[in-house]
Amino acid sequence: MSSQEKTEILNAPEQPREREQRYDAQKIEQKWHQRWQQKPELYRAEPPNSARKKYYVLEMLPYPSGALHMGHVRNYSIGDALARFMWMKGYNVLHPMGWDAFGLPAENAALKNNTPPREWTLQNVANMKRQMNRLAFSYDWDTEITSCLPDYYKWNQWFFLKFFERGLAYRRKSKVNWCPECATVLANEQVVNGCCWRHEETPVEQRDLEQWFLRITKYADELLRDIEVLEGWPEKVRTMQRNWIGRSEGAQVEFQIENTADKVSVFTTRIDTIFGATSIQLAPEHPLVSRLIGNDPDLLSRLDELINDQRMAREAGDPNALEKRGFFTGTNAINPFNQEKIPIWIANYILMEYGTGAIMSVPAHDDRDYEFARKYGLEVRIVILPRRHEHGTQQDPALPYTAMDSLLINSGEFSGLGNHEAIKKMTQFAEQNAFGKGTVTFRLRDWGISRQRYWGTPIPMLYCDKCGIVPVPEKDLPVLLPEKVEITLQGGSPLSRVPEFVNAKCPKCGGVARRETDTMDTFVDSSWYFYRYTNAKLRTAAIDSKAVEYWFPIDQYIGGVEHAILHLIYSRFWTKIMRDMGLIKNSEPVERLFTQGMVIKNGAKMSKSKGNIVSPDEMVERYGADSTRVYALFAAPPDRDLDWQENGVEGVSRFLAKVYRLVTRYANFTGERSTKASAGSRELERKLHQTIRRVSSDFDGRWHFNTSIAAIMELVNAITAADAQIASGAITAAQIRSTMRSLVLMLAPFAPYIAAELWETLGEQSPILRATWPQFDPELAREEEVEVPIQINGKNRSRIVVPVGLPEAQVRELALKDEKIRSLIEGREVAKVIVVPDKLVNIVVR
RNA sequence: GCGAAAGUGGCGGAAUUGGCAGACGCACCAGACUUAGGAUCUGGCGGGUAAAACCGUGAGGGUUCGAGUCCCUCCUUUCGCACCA
Repeated sequence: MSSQEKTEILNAPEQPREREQRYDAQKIEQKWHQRWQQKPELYRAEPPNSARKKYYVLEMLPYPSGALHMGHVRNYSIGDALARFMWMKGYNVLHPMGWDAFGLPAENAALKNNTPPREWTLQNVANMKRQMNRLAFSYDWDTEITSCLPDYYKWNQWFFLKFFERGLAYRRKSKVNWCPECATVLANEQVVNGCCWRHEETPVEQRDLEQWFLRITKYADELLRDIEVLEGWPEKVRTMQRNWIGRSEGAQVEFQIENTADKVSVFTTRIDTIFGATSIQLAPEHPLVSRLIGNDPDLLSRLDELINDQRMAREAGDPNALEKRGFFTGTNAINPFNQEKIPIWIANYILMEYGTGAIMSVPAHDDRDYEFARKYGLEVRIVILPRRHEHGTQQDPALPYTAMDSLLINSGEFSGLGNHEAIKKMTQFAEQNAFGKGTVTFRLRDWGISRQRYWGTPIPMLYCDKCGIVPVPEKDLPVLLPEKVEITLQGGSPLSRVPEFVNAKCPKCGGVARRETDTMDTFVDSSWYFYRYTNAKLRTAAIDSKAVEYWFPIDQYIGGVEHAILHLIYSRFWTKIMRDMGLIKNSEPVERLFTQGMVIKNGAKMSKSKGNIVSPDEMVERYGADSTRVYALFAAPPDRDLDWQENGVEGVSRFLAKVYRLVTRYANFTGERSTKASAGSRELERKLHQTIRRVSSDFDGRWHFNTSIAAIMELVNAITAADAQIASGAITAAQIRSTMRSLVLMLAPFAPYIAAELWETLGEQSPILRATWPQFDPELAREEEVEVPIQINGKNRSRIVVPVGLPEAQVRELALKDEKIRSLIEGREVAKVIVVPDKLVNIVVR
C-alpha cells in the first residue's frame, strides 16, 4: 500500500462506502483455489507424536460414478465444517478421502462405451476429485486410497488368506440370491424387498452355487452386545443393527417320528406352550420331506406349489400377500413331553433358513399357527392363561393369546408355573431327558462375498485336482486383475474366460491348477479402508498398528443412513477380527456416527427419471462454492431431509456479498476515533459474544448448522444496524476490526474461500485454518436489561423493562404497579402472581 | 401388522430446560437511491380488526398459573422391519 493511500484512509474514515468492493465469488475462489493447490500440507495431519490432541473426522467414501451429486456435497460440507472447526480449536485433524472404486457400474459403462473399467473409473475419480477441490474440502490427498488399485486390493486378498487360515472364510454350496440384472450373487443385506438393492424393480432369483463366505455369525453375539457401547450412534441405526442380527433365545426339541428311527428337531422360543402343540410344520425344503412323502405324485405337486409360493412371496417382498397353506404328510410325530401323537404337516410359512426349518405349531398361542389351524381345522388347545384367572372365574382369553405374563394349565407337572419359570424348567427337563436343549438362534447369516464379476478383488484361491482348494501363497500377492478382459453380463465371471488368468500352477504340488474366478463383494473394500488412511502408503502391511492406535477410534463418522446395516455392520465385524489377529487394539471402529438426511427437490428424491437433478458443478459455476456449501448447511438441520431451492442459494449468495462489502468497507479503519464506550458499542460486543456462544455450542452439540449460520446472519444485521454509530465514531475502530475478525473466523468452517480472502483483507498473513477460534466471554454476552411480559390469566397484557437478575419480589412489585395492569385488575381479586425471573410475570385473577 | 421419526406462516425452517410462537432465510408488498434494477438500503409481512378484542403449532381430550414442548386417544407422512417360530 502506498503512503498516499494510507493517508487517504486515515483522513477519510467517514466515507467508508467508497472503499467497499463488490463480491466476485469466481475471482476470489479461483485465486485461493490456485494457492491451496500449491499448499497441500495445509490439510496434512501432524504425526502421532503431535502435541495437539487428535481428531479423526471421516466421511463415507464415494463410489466414483462420474460426478458428485448434492448428497455428497451435503455430506462433505458437514464433515469439512467440522474438520475446519477442529483445526481452529487446535486439534490435530485427520480428514482423509478415498474411492470405493470397484463395482458393477464400471462394467456396464465398459459395455456401453467400450471403455475399460479401469480407465472409466480413474477418469471418474479425477473428475470427482476436481469437484471436491473446487468445493474446497480440506482433504489430505496424501492419504488417498483407491480400492481398485493393486496396492489396496492386495490387502483385501491378504485379509482373505488370514481369514481362511482362521476358519473365518469358507466355501460351500448354498442357495444364493441372484440378480439377473447384475448377473451376480447378492448378500442377504443387498436384497431389499425381494429385489436387488441396485435394481429395485428386479426380483432376485434363488440359485445353487459354490460360494465363499465370511463367518460373521461367529461374531453375532459380540456384534450385538457391543451395540450397547455405541452411545455416539443414532438410536435408529443401533435398532436396525439389533434387528438385523436378530438374536432369539429358545430351545430345540426333538420329536420322534412315528414308526421310524428319525427325529425332527424344532426350534421354539416358547417351550412353555409345548403341551399346546397340535402339529409339526416343516419347511417345504426340509430334508425330511422327501422321506415323508416319498414319490406320491399328488403330494409332490402340492409340495411344488408350496415352494413356488415361497419364491413368489420372496419376490413380492410382502409376506402378507401370501395365504398360508400346507398339507398333512400322513405321518405323525410324538411330543416328548406327553407322548402325544401329532400330525406332521408341510407349510409354506415355514422358512428353511431360520432355526431348524421346522416348528411345533401351537395355534392357541401363536398368531401364524392360529391362522393356519383355523383354516385347516386343526385342534386349538389352550395351555396358558392370563394371571388374573388364577382365582375366580375361568374365561378363555381372546385367541391367539401370546402374552408372557401368564400361567400354565393342562401342562402336566408344569401346570401352575409362570411362563418364565416354565421355560427354564421345561428346557432343563428336555436336557435331562436328552431330547432337547436351550439354544440361541440368529437371523444373521454368514456373509457371502463371491461375485461372478470382473471388476473386483480376485479371491486368492486355487483349485488343484490333486490338492483340492489351495490358497495363493502370501508372497505371490497381489493376484492381479488382468487388464484385457471381454465383459459380458452372461455366463458367470468374465475372468473365467481369460485362460492366462485361470491357468496356474499349484503352489503345493506344482501341478496344474485353476484359479478362482469370482471376485469379492465391494463391501470388503470399505470394511477396513479407514484403517489404511492412517498410513496409506505402507507397502509392507495392510495397516500400521501404531498409527491406528493413535488415530482410532474415528471420532466422527458421517454418511447416509442407507449404510446402517451393510457397511456399518461389516466394518464392525472386520474390526473385531483385526483385533483378534492382534493388529489393532480397539474393538469398535467408530466412536460417533452421524447420518445426514437426503437432498430432495420438489419433495422427491433427486433422480434422472424425475429430471430433478441439481448439479453441483452448475451451482458452483453460478453462485460459487461458498454459497453452495453454506446453503447445503443452512437450508435444514443436517439430520433432516433438505429440499433444494435455488433461490435459497441465491439468498445465501446475497448474504456473503453483504459480508464481503461490510468487511472490505471497514477493514482499513485505523486509529482511535473514539475512546468512550457507547451503548451501541456495548450492544455490538454483546451480540458478538452471543453469536460466538451459539456457533461454538452448535459444533459441540446438536450440529444445527442452520441455526449457527442464522446467528452469523444476525450478527451481520447487527453490524449493519450499527452503521450510523460506526460512521459517527461512537464505536471504536478497534472494536470494528475485532468484530470483523471474529465474524470472518466464524464463517471459515462454512465458507472457506471468502473467509480466507477477507482474512487477508484484514491484514492477516497466516492461514485462517490455523487461526484460533474466537473466545467466548460469558460476561460480555450477558444482557443487562430484559423486557418481561406481564400476563393476566396467561394472556400478554403489558411489558416492563427490568435489570437482569432482579429479585422476584421486586419484579412482582413493578408488575403490579404497571399502569396498564393496574387498570386491568382493578376491582378483581388477585389469586396468585407467578414470577419467573427474567422471563415473565403471570397474574391470576378471578 | 410391528417399531421409529416427523407434522409450526405462501415456502425452507427457529423456539437447548413447560415461560413473549414464527429467529434466520426465501417469496411477496411498499418506499428510498436510480437512466435502469433481477444491485443496494429502509420498512412491512400468521389469520382477523379501522384499531383493538379475539383465533392460531395435524385433530380431539387432559395435566398446569402457563403447553409447539408433558400425558392419553386418533389422523397423516416418511423411514426401518416384516411369516424369524
